[in-house]
Amino acid sequence: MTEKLNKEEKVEKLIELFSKHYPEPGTALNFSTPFELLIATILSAQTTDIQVNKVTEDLFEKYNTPGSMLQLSQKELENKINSIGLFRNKAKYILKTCKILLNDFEGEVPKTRKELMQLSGVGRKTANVVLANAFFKAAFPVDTHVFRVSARLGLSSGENVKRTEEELTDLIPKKYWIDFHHWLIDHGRAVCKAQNPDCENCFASGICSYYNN
DNA sequence: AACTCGGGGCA
DNA sequence: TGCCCAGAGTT
Repeated sequence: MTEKLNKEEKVEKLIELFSKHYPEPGTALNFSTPFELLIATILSAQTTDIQVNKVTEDLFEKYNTPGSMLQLSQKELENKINSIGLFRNKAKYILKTCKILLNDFEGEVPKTRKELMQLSGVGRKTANVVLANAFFKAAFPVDTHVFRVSARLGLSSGENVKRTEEELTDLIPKKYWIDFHHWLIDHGRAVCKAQNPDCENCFASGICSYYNN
């Protein structure tokens, strides 16, 4: 039975299955510099990359550095991003982060998780997105869907976020990180839901630890 | 550990 | 129309 696949074989099989069923993995954040990715990722909490891209396309035209972003008052920034949720908090986080970048990091986005997490609105998941996608470091971003779905599939232990992050960082070929992240999210929302997962209609049930236990 | 922010997605 | 949330900060 396919259930006896080891984790590496499971990942291979999943990439095959995901590619087939989700041929277009969720839209990724648009960015052209580490700073833009940092801001876009802060904005992406509790919303979709598509919504973020709608906002940043215009925003980054003029405001793509900490210094230029700080030309905006909090109210002005709020008005530019108010089509996405939590916009007041996010405007506050972004302006505070820009000040910290100028004061403590010479206006550059830091390249370590510890430093990134000193910024406002930047937790472990956001820090990892920046580390992985702007600086090509080994740090798989783990959000709630990734945590739950990868644990159910048997790719991670499900102990905690930090452990899951280490497990997926080692397990998933880096080439597939962005796609795999979106696949797990898409699958987590559509099928492998937190409550009442739709296992009967899941194409991965044959190799899923949760389903086979 | 629980509460808060919020427009979008989805039933 | 109502419920839940593609996190992080605060209390």
